[in-house]
Order: sequence, then structure tokens, then C-alpha cells
Amino acid sequence: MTKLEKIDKLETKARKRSAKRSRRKDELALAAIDALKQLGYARTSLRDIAEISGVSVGMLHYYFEDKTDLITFCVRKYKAGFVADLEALLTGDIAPDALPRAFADGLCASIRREAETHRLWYDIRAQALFDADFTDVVNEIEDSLLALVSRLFQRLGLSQDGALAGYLALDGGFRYHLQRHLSGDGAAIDAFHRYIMAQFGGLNPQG
Amino acid sequence: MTKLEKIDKLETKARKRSAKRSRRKDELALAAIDALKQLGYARTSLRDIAEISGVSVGMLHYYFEDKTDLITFCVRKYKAGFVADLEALLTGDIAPDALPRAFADGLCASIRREAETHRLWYDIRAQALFDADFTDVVNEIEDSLLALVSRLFQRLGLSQDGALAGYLALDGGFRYHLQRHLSGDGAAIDAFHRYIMAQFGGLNPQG
DNA sequence: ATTTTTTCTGGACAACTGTCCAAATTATTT
DNA sequence: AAATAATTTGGACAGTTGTCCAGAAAAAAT
Repeated sequence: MTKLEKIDKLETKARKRSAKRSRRKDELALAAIDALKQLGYARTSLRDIAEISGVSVGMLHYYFEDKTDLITFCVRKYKAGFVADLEALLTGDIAPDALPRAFADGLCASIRREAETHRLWYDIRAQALFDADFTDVVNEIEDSLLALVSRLFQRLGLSQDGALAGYLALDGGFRYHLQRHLSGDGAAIDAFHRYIMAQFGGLNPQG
Repeated sequence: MTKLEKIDKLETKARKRSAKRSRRKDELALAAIDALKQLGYARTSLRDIAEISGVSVGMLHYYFEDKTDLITFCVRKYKAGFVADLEALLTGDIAPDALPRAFADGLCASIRREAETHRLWYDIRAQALFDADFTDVVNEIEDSLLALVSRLFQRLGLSQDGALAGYLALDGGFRYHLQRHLSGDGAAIDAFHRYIMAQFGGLNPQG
């Protein structure tokens, strides 16, 4: 076995180890999200997470530097999935004039399926107003959501100038109706659907 | 002294006592807001509040039942002032076509003056997604803001149908630009002003 | 001036927090 | 099969949390 082959083998092993560790980290994050979405940032201790995840507290520190590291990792993971879901709608072969309804359907379905998880995003985003540890991840995610709406506007033949307003209208509506939905308003999701359609209806095609 | 006079006297005294206690409570709340706006809900302990207020921890419990009671009281107090400020714009003698700019000026000035305080509102609103203790005060305040925008639409001769969307657009923009302003973006407030004016410009007069 | 009431303090209390680590367990390599 | 490395545990640690209370201090009433 040549020297190069040896190095290759070692590198492969290191990659494998790292991949395994990465998978485990993802598993832990998934379970941690489960705890966080139930209790919220302020009321979730590492012991809560450990208990719900069925692991020991020490293990969380074996995979995550500290609580902040764990939480930002979780938020990134959750929101990456959300953005990817919406992205799929855009890159799919849906005709532009059917996109608004598809988007409305997707957002409403997401509230229905993952209401508890979504509130975690608004929780952390609010935390970021006080805690600089969270500003990076929050800005990252908000930028990616803004870019998403920007691409949506592009596909709809709308001017980019209104993309920020479009994002804020969608996000504001999402937050508001999520809040109502969580507080037991059974009509909130339908209302959100109408809200979105009305928002798209009021937009004029431009450059 | 007749019996009735005696009762009257006692009632006056009781009212006086209650008023004094109420004033002191307001003082304490004002100082507590000072602490909360610096640290945020999750990171503010009663000891932090006591220290910043220059009183003992026990005294906070003498005037407030528990931490939740203290915080909801503070939030109500803060936001009542904010709503009253905006209300003043509406009831003043500003011509309808000058109202949008006046509103934009008012909102921007409020961010400039009380950015740190405003983030507390978004913090507590997010908490309410998890903690039922806060839902009442949050719904109250959000309803009053919605009613405010509704009245604004009325004065502008706009249909009430768009009031919710109008509120969400204003609130979303407020939150977004507040966030940017707090993270050091010196152009955020000007951008917010343009955002508001653009929002009002895009609205069509209706019933 | 004395009693009664209200206000306020400082500290005690148990429960909880994030962090860390020595040792046990398991997996991997030799 | 033995040795090495990675993983996981359970508990120790010091500091913080909200709550409570006996009694001091101040104010009000008699």
C-alpha cells in the first residue's frame, strides 16, 4: 500500500466518522426541535430537551458547544426545510397564473401541519432583537425568504420593487393567522387563504 | 357627623390610598420597562428589574402578584401610550391627504425615539404563542392597533375590507425596519418612511 | 403621643439553570 | 482478541431563578 493510498484510506474514514457524527447531530436536533416547539425558547432548558429526546444532558454538550449553538442549529434546520418546500413550488411546472393559489395552498397546509414548529421561528426572531447570538441565523433566514418572494414575483412578471412589501405582507399574514389558529380559531386558515389570494389579486403586472 | 358622612369620609380615604398605590405601581412599571427593554423577557429576572429600579425584590411582589402580572402590566402601559400617540394624529385636524405623511412621520419618529421599547412588544407577542398568560394582553393590544388602522382607513375614505391587510403591512414594515435599525442600519428609518408612503400610494379609494 | 396600618427591606428557601468531567459503555481498528 | 478511539452516562458544581416572610421603617389615624 503506497503512502497515497494510506492517506486516502484515512481520509475516507475521517469522512465516514464525520458523516456519522453529522447524522447523529441531525437526529438530536430533530428531537430538540420537538421540545422547543412545545415550550418556546425562554422556557426550554437543556434538561427538557434531553428528557424529550431520551438522551442525557451531557450528550447534548458532546454534540453542541452550548445552548445557543444547539438552538441556532435547530432553527437553521427547521427553516431550511420550510424554504425548500416553498422553493419546490416555484421550480415545479406550475403555470404563473396558477402560482398564487398553489402558494396559498402550500402556506396554509404548512400552518395546518406544523403550526407549533412555525411559532419557534417567530420566537427566535424576536429573541434576535435582544440577543446578538441569534441575529446571524435570523438574517440568513429572512434573506432567503425575501429571495424566495423575489423569485415568485419574477415568475409572476411583477416588478422587483414590490418584493419586500410582498414578503412583509405574506409574513405578516402568516404570523397573524398562525397566532389565531394556535389560539383555537378554526376559521383562521381559511381566512389566511383568502387573505393571500386578495393580496395577489391587488398586484399589478409590471416590468 | 351623620352615618352617611362617615361612610363618605371612609370612601374618600380608601380612594386616596388606592390612587397612591396606583401611582406607585405606575412608577415601578416605568422602571421595570426600562429593564425589560434592555434585556428582553427571557433574560430579565426580577432581580434585574429591582436593581435597575432601585428597589428591593420583595417590593415588586408587594405591588405585583407575580412576574407575569408585572410584565403584562408593563406591556399594557407601554402600548397604551403608543396607541394614544397615534390616535392623537387621527383626531387632530390633519387633512386626509396629509394623513399618510403624518402617519409615516409619527411611526418613524417613534422608532427613532423608542426603538428599544418597541422590541419588547414583539418579544411579548412571540411569547404569547407559547404562554397563555400573555394571550389576553397581546390580543387586546393587537385589536386596538387594528381598530386604529381601521379608523385611519375610514378617514382616508378607504374600504374597511383592507384594514387588516393595511395593519399587517404597517406592522410588518414596522417590525422589519425596527430590526434593521436596531442592528445598526442607519438607513432603515428612511427606508421605512418610503415603504409607508408607497403602501398608501398603492391603495385605491373605495366605499 | 400612641396605636394601627401601610410600605418596604433583606435574606431564606427550594428548585432550576448551563456547564463540565471522570468513568462506563460501545464501536472501531489493529 | 487486544488495544485504541469514540460515544454516552450520571452526577457534581456554582450560580441564578421566582417566591415567600418576619420584622424594620414610615405613614396615617386615633
